[in-house]
Amino acid sequence: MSKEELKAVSDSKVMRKVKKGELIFDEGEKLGGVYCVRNGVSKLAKLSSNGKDQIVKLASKGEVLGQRSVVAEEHSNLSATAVNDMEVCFVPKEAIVNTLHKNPDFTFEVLRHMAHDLREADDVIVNMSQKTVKQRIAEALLYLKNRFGEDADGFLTLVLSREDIANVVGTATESCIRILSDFRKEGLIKTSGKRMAIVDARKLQDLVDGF
Amino acid sequence: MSKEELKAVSDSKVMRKVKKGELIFDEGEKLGGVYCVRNGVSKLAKLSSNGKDQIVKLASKGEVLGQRSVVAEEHSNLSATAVNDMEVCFVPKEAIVNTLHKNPDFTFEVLRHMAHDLREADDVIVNMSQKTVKQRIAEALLYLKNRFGEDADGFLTLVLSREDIANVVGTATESCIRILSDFRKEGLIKTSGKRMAIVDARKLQDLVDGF
DNA sequence: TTCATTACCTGACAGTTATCATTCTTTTCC
DNA sequence: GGAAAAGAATGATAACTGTCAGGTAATGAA
Repeated sequence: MSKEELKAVSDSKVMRKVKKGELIFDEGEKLGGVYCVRNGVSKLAKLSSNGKDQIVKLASKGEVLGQRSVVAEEHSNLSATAVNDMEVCFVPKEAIVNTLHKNPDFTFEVLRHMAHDLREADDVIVNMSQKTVKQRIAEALLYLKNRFGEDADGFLTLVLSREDIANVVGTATESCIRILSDFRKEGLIKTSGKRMAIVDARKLQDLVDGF
Repeated sequence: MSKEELKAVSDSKVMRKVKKGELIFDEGEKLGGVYCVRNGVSKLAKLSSNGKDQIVKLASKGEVLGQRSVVAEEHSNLSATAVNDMEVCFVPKEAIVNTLHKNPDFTFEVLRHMAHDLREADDVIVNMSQKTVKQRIAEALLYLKNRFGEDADGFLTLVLSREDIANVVGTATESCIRILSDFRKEGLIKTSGKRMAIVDARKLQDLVDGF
């Protein structure tokens, strides 16, 4: 993006603090722009007809929420909720669409990014439909470690409730808890309250791969 | 696209006939361009680590195969196979990338299209993880009817094997067959060889919605 | 046509997962 | 700190789904 474009976007953006558990936008809402994550993590979820939430994506610093809806000019198909305290900045869609039409290189970059997201979505579809709950939970734990890291004691930096994890892998909360307990008993993970640490990443990976 | 651009793309394209069951490109292949479907239907699938194929998308006339890989400059994450006899035309990636960089409006349109695909992918993820096999099969049947239509006798125009249907909804072939038999016994569908007709779309939809 | 192959179908069974009920623990907030 | 709320844990049970094993029907090639 050129200097002027950057300035235009920068001028039009608005900061907003979001507390843990608060909603940033809801499913079906017409978004007037996109939200860039400055700090914290947001879960993007979709309510299923059976009344359960399915978490489709976790977005952290540097990621953008709502660009799909803005680009496609559709109402949002997802809700965005803060997993912990967040700072987001709102950029009105006019600023975005303007730049998209004027700056082909920028558009191309956004396109590449979406192509990549689409590929990841394919992977998720295959995982959801072909892997067992146990495998999906093992994979989710490894994902949380790789994506968000762990603290000095080895505990996962991003703390999710058992219910959230269940909603990521698409299972009942009780099943999720049970499997995590099994993992703990088998020495694959350890827990302390809702904090969790991966003890044996190798065995978890073997599980995912079907061994 | 401008006249010159259209001409350039048109000049560089190559027609190719693909017989039923034939592979257009395989998972992991580096694609030198995209394929536009002129005729027939292709299934886009991904091999899971458990050895089963998951069909992620069905592409028909006017749709483009491989654009994600070309745009993202990644190897293909999917294989494309002809479901029936097809005609596709190949467009080298240079022609595409060139136009993408020169024509912002074209890029924007591609972007919108991908944003839409991404939204659909979210829906599929939710369906796969939250709905029962029976619901997913009912939904797939309604989808086949809406998307590809039915002939004079009410039979679905696109004929898929039970195995393909199972691979669309992510279940075992036997489970798929069993549920289709149930549907037949309950008068929701009728079958004639591998051809199928939807008799009671309403009840199928109720099933999908959880009634 | 006939054989061979593929697709379709069914039963029996085991394994997985959801649901409901209940208790215990942790976190939150005044 | 302590009450209330939220989250975690576990057992019992039923429903769902996959797997294996055995058939029959349909299709295609020689």
